[in-house]
Amino acid sequence: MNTEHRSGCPINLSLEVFGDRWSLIILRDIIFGGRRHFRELLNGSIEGIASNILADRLKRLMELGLLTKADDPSHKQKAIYSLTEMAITLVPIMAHLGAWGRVWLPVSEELSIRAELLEKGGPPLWDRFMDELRHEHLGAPVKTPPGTATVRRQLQAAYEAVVARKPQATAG
Amino acid sequence: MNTEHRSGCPINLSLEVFGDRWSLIILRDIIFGGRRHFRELLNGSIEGIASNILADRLKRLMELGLLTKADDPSHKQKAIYSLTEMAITLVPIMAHLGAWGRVWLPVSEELSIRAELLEKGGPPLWDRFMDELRHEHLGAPVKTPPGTATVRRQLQAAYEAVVARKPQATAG
DNA sequence: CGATCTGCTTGCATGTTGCAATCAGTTGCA
DNA sequence: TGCAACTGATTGCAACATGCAAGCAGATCG
Repeated sequence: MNTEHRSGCPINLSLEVFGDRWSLIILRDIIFGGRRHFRELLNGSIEGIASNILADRLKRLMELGLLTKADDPSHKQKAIYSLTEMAITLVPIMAHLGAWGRVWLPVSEELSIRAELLEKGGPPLWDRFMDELRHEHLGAPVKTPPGTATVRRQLQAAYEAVVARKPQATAG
Repeated sequence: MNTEHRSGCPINLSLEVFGDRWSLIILRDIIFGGRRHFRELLNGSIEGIASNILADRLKRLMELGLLTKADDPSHKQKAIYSLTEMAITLVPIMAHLGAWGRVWLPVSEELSIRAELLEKGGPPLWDRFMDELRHEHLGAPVKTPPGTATVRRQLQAAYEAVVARKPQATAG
């Protein structure tokens, strides 16, 4: 690990953590895609990350304290990656990044529906989502009332609804 | 300009814009430092950007629509860089990045006071600041009542106060 | 026992970065 | 007029990062 810093500016230090083309993408897939294994991250990546880059970034993110790694009891060679609180608190930043991208960049409809819902839900939704992640990744007790649809499932359902609607829109 | 995108995901597209180690640093210096010229950005950079990288990033940010360039009437070879609305709307993201960095990373006190104030001020302060930037960079009319201290000046004053206090703290 | 899956590494070609030096044109001053 | 300082860049070069394809050893399944 390189422990030298260019400056003590918070924006700079944040950029030193995820100011590259892959780190946030990996965290995004873990946070919103629910991926926990190396292969899931590798094969599920729509951006097509290379395996050596993925391995390098996972290692880096662990060293930086954003991820932890544990054995998967179902398979002795499988590893489960978990978010730390440090990574979970990136949810608002992800939401803002998504909102900004939706306004200014050529986003695709199906991939931006999640960002749209996250933006509309605002901080209350982000908090709910972060609590879910804490439960999932840190084993924290669930705070949401039982039976409530999880935020990730809501986002996923909305995504699938857009995908399902797409061919109809083309046909009609 | 590379117009190929890895995916239409808003987070990914945002990362393609400023997912590198310098673009946001440059925008930060323009937004919070009020720097408008090449030399100001080059010599004022605490992170020590190289001139070729600066030239490259300024060009890139212009092509991406985050900056515009105009002649400085006082000097035929001087250029003035201005933020576009696209760049001004990054203020909330900067604020969140700063807030996150302040919590999790080894920030220095004097360089994080701005982030602290920005966080405490919340969206209302960000909006005021963005209006100031619109006035400064886009020639928009000022919305704040006359006589109000500008947000940038407030942040700058707070920074200088911390710097001035520092030697005392060491001595006493 | 062999096919497949696991996380991860290696080799290699290419692209990006950072540093120092340098560029030509502009300006201010003597 | 002469000349140093300053303007926004550009160049050469070494180091580093990236992406792709192939390969690794151990675990699991049938």
